Amino acid sequence: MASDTLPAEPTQARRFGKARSAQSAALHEDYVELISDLLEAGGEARPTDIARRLGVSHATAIKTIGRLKREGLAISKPYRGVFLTPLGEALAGRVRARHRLVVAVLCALGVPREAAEQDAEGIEHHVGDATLAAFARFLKERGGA
Amino acid sequence: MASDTLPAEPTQARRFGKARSAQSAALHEDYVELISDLLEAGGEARPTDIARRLGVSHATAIKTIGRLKREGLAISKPYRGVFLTPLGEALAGRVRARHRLVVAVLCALGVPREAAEQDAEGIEHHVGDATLAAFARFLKERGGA
DNA sequence: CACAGAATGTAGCGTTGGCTACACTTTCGC
DNA sequence: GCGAAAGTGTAGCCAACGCTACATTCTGTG
Repeated sequence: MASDTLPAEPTQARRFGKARSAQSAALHEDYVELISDLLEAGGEARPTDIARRLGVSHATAIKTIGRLKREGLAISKPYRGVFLTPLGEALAGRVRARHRLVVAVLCALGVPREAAEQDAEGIEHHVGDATLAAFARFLKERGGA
Repeated sequence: MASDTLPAEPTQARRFGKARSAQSAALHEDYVELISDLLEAGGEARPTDIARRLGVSHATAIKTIGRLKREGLAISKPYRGVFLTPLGEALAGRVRARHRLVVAVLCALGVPREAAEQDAEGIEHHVGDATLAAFARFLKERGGA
């Protein structure tokens, strides 16, 4: 049998399905985190800044911001910058903490700084609660020892 | 300054850009790996099996297989199953090795088996060469010690 | 204050990756 | 060897996320 390499169908399908939905949430997480950073750093988050930082056109950024608003994560009035709802702030906090943890773990494993930052950008969106907890434990033990 | 939390614009844009393209390649990697597994396990990879395992409709699978063919990763004749080109085989090998390494590292960090398998499904696509090398080193040292 | 230039917003297009519905082969049982 | 079931393929739809091009609003300077 190939059970060792091939998980049962339903299990595998569930895994892929979860990975897919995580991916769809990833972009919104990035936006929310960046908006939060910009607000903290300069008091305002303007679409053009967001677009520049993400490396997309301002039109793309505006369209995505519209989706964030639709999901209750952000608010904005025309020509007045973007702000986060409490929901958005909460998400931003979680995302930022997770990002830092992932980078820290990668560095602890011996990944060079820049590579860690780069890969964390993609990895963080797929780190579930159990994995996150294990990461935290690992760092604590290792740091404490 | 907020340099500690906010990387310079071009750097950040480059990171996000890379993460975005990695994401677009991810699906193809999953398909190629699965096709390789199915071929090995049963000698054939049929669209319906692929669709079931990925948790998508057969129509979606067929459309994506078409893209794989366009990219020179797979070949297929109508009603005759899907096969990999040498290019596809090579990719499948790399992807499989990377997947196993990621799962092993997660487990070594104390992540429960099922969570490790689940998260690895998403994480693996964002693990670059430098990170991969660090993972291998980490496992070797840890295993050897 | 007017107007040029920057920022913002809108419209329209393309690709990807989902889906359902329908048509066509293949295969298998009788 | 025929017909039903299963598998395969096609068509058409939708939403997300990119883009460029154009319209609008804001802002700051002369």
